[in-house]
This record gives sequence, C-alpha cells and structure tokens, in this order.
Amino acid sequence: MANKATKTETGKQRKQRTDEIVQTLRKRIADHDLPPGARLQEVELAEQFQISRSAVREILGALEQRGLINRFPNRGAVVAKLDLKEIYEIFDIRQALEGLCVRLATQNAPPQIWEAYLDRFGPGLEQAIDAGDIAAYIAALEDLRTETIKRADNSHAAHFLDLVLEKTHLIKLRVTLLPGRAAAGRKMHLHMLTCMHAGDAAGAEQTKKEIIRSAREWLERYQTFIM
Amino acid sequence: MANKATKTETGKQRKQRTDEIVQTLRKRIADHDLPPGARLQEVELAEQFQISRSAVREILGALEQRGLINRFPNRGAVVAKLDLKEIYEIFDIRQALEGLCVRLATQNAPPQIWEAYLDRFGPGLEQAIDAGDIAAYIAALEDLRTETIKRADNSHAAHFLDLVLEKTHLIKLRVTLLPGRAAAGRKMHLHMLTCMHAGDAAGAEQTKKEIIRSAREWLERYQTFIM
DNA sequence: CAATACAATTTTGTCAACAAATTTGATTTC
DNA sequence: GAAATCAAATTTGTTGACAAAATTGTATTG
Repeated sequence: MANKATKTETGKQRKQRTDEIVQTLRKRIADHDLPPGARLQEVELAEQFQISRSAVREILGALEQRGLINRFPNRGAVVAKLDLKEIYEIFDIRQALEGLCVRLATQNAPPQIWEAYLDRFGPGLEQAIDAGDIAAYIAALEDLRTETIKRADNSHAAHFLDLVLEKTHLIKLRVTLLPGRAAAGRKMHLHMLTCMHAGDAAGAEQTKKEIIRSAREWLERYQTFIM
Repeated sequence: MANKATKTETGKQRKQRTDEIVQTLRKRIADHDLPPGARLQEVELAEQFQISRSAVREILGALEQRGLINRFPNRGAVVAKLDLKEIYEIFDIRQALEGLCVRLATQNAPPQIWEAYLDRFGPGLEQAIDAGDIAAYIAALEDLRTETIKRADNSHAAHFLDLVLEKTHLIKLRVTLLPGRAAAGRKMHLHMLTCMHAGDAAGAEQTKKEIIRSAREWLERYQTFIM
C-alpha cells in the first residue's frame, strides 16, 4: 500500500533517497557485510528500505553498472566476486590513475597545502604505527588520498578511482594490516609528500607508483593469507 | 536439467535487445547524430524501438551511468554536453590508460604480432596520407588500438577507455583531419611500434604518451576551429 | 500591451496486478 | 534408493493505469 502517513515526496527527494540507498548498499558490499555471492532479492530490499520494487530495480541497475553485482535474467542479482586477476588489473589501474592524480595535484595545488600532511605522516605517526595503531595510518592515508584527488581536479579520474577503490577496499585494509606494511607505507608517503611540497610532480608521481607496486608485492607475498 | 537445449533464451534475448539498443544510442550520441542537448523522450524511444517504457527507462539509466546523458527529475533526459575542461581531463586519462595498455600489451604479446602493424604504418600509409586518404590512417589507428587493448588484457582499462573514447570520438576525428596531423601521428606510431616489436615496453609507453600529448597540442592550437 | 494567473497538455514517476521463468519439493517409476 | 517427472512456490520481468510534476497555451487584469 502507498504510504499515506508520510508526506508526498517530491521527485528530487525521491531521487536523493534512491541515491542514498545505492550508497548504503555500496558500503555494505565494500565491507563484505554483503559478501561476494550474496543474493539481492527485490521484494526483500523493497521491504527493508520501504520502497517499491521498481525503485529497487533501478538501484540494482546502478549497482550493476558499477560492477558491484551481477544480474542474471530471471534469476536475480548476486554480489560480484573479485578474482585474483581482477585485483591485479586494479593495481595497474591504480598505478596509472593515482599516479596521474598525484602529478596533477602537485602541479595544481599551492605547495604549502602539503605541509599539514608532511607533519601528519611524520614521527608522531611512526610511533603510533609502532605502537600498533594502524587505524591512525589508514585515516591519514584516506585523507591524503581525498585531498589529492580533489586537488587533481579531474572528475573522470576521480570517478574511475571511486569505482576501483570500492571494489578492493577490504583487500587494501588487509594489506595495510600486514606486519611492517604500514611502517613501510608511511615512509614512502613521506617521501612522496616531500616531492609534492618541492613541486617535483614527476618525482611524486613516480613515488606513488612505487608505493602501489610495493603494496602489490606485499599482496603477492601474503596472497594465501589474505584471500 | 531437462531444458538444456530448450529456450532459456527468452529472458536473455530480451536483455540482448536492450543492450543492442543501448549500443545504438551510444553510437548515435558519439556521432552527434543525437547532438549534445538533444532530448530523449521515453514514449518516443519506446515507440521507435518497439519496447515498453520500463525498458526505455532501464536504457536511460545505463546511458546516465556512462555519462552520456543527464537526467533531471520530472524533466527528462538530454544528451550530455562536453565542455573543454572535460575534454582535457580525458586527454590526461587517455595518456595514463592508453600508456598503460601499450606497456602491458608489449609485455604480454609475442613481438611478431606487431610486424603486421609495422608494415601497415609504413611507406604505403605515408603515401596514402600524402594523397589525402585520412580514412586509411584512421582505420589503421582503430585496429592497432583494438589489438593493443585486447593484448593488454585488462578489462577495467578496456572499460574505462571505452567510456572516455566514445565521449571524444568526434573530437578525435576532427584533430586527425587537421592538416599535417595524420602524417605526424603515423610517424610517431611507427616509432612506438618499433619499441613494441623490440620488447621495449617503457619506451613504447612513453611514446604513446607523447603521441597523446601531441594530439592535445594540436587541439589547443586549432581549438576554436574544432569546437 | 505586458505581466500574471490559470487551465490544458505533455511528460516523467509510481504502483499493483499479471505473465514468465526458475527453484523447490513431493511423487512416481525402475 | 536414485533418477526422472510434474506440480507448487517463489522470484523476476512486463504491462498499463494512474499520480505528480513541468511545460505550454490562453485568458484576464492593470
């Protein structure tokens, strides 16, 4: 039945709501709260979010386009699995696109922007990591990445990175949690920030690529443990 | 298990049909057969393709996700406009991703693969271009790009390149048609192919990036004429 | 005549019923 | 008891009617 108790929603409000639900599901899939292979049933989602089935189908279409779910005719939708080949593909994409963003950000932004991050990735973080506070490192990484992508000012790069990063979110966390990885990553990022602060765009890009190549090597080494 | 040879195709056929229509519209938009700003009305498309309105809405959703159209609540869909900033963004993306694909293809494919292309980009093509047969150059370019992307064997890169290349399809053609551009492009591609044939992945990648940077410079120079 | 208000038309958004396909479970047969 | 068969249930796909919003056209008023 139609929800007469609530006020009639305007079109924009409705679109906002579906976008909100798409984001919710994206997060659940990224966190493996909805693990790979999990079924997404239309009526179930409709009841869960109190929306109509057509709205659910629209949402499923968006998730499919993002590559987060697979839909089979007359058989429904399941959360997409990420095989090893795809993961390594994404590492290459990240090397290319995050490298690009680091270079563009270095070229575009005023150098003093990076001073806050030079500080944040300094000795304080080193001690935190040594004390086992990996969360502090992850938060710093996230913030730096967000700032970099913003400063790169390339909407397509931002969008594509969004697509691939959400797919490998858990993998990235697990790699970061590997013994010694955070310490090594912090050091490399500090070097990258030094380049950025000095306006050395090429050096910063190169360093970023090496960081990602390094992360890839850690994954290769601990593959069986992580997957 | 009984219906193995029977028609599971009915559902799939339907999906195939909508995918087919999506591709048709993609091509029309890329060719500016549907120019930027053109309205896409649901009933009109439904009648044109003999499908239901819900199928049309699904298709519009796919085109929206691809960034080819913009949808406004209660106001319909229009073909997205491509402003100059976005075009230059895409040049940067192409540099990163096509460069990546050239490197991966060089690493993956057996070198003799490229001999056919070394031949195709040789003196024969040079004379054709001098004689004004730009179409021959464009066809050779397309084939080489397709082969490269296939050999790179990175589905995400292929997908993202697909997204950006279809957006700038016309622009690319117009740049290629500029006086002298095809001749310069052929020469650079020949050099790139030499690197690829020699297994010099880094050199090939670098050359590809320079090719795209060069194309960008031609666009900058003739901007007012092209746009 | 311009500006506004208002009605008519067009277009998009939503919903529920119906159709088609798949999965599940029980029954039969050898 | 295992395999095949068929019916019931569940689930997705489609349709058409209706609601809501925006656009267009018309008339009214100062």
